Amino acid sequence: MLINELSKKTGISTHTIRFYEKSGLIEGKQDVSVKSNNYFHYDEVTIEKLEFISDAKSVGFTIKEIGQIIDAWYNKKYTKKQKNEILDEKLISLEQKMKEIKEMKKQLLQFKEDVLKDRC
Amino acid sequence: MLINELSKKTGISTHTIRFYEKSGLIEGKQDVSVKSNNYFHYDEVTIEKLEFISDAKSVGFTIKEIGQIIDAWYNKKYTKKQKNEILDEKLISLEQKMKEIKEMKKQLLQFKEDVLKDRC
DNA sequence: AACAACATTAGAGCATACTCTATAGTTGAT
DNA sequence: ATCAACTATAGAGTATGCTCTAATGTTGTT
Repeated sequence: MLINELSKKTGISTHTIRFYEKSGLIEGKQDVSVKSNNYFHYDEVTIEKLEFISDAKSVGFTIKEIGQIIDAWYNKKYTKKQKNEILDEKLISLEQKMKEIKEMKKQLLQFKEDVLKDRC
Repeated sequence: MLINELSKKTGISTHTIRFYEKSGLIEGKQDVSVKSNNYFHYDEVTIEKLEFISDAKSVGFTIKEIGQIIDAWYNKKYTKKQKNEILDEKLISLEQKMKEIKEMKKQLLQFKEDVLKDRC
C-alpha cells in the first residue's frame, strides 16, 4: 500500500509517517520494476509498527527508545541475547515508571486529604 | 533563602528555577525594605514545590498540568470543589497511564517470547 | 578599593517531536 | 488532454522544556 492508505489505516498523518521513516522506525520499499516513479510501498508489518509506536509514545518512550525496541523485535542484525537485553532494559524502565506513578497517586491522594481537612 | 541556596538544596539549576518561576509554578518574594537590590527570597514551601515538580515531570505531567496541581494545593483562589475536581482529573490520568504501561509490559513480554521462539 | 561570587533581565540557542509549506513530478478517471 | 488527487524531497515553522549567554548591578570578604 502507498503512504495515503497507510495513513488512513493507522490514523497517523503522512507527514508524521515520513518523519518516522526518516527517524528509522519504519521502512517502505520502492518497486524497482517501476521506473516512472519512486513511490514507497508499505506492508502489514508497518501498520503493526505504527500502532506500536503510538502505544510506546503514550507510555513516554522516546523515538530513540522506540527504535531500539522495534529493532529488538524486527531487526535481524541483533543476537537473541542482545534483543533480550534491550527488552529487559525497557521492562525495567516500565517498572520504574509504574513505581513513580504509584507514588504520585499517593501524593495526589494526600493533597485531596489536605484539601478536605483545610490544611491548605 | 536566595536562588543559589534553593538551587543547591533541590539540585535544580538556577536557570530552570527561573524558568519555573516565569511559568508560574513557584514564586519568590522581594523584600521591599531593601532598596539596594531586587533579589528574590524563597521559603521552604518552594523546596516542596520544586521536589513535587521533579516527581510530576517524571510521571509525564506537563508544566501546565503541574501548575494546575500546585494551584489546587497551594492556591487560595479555588474552592474545595474545584480543587477536588482538578486532583480527581489528574488521578484518572494516572490510572490511564498505569493501564497503558501494563499493556506495554505485556507487549514487551510477548516480544521476548517471540525472540525466544525465533518468531522474528 | 578590589574582586569573586552572587543577583537580575532579556533574549538567544538547543533537543525532541512533530507539522506545515513549497516545489515538482505521477497517476488515474473523465 | 485535462485535472484532481496523489507522490516525493527539502526545508521552514511550532510547541515544549529547558539551557545558556550577555549585560549589568550587588554583596561580602580581604
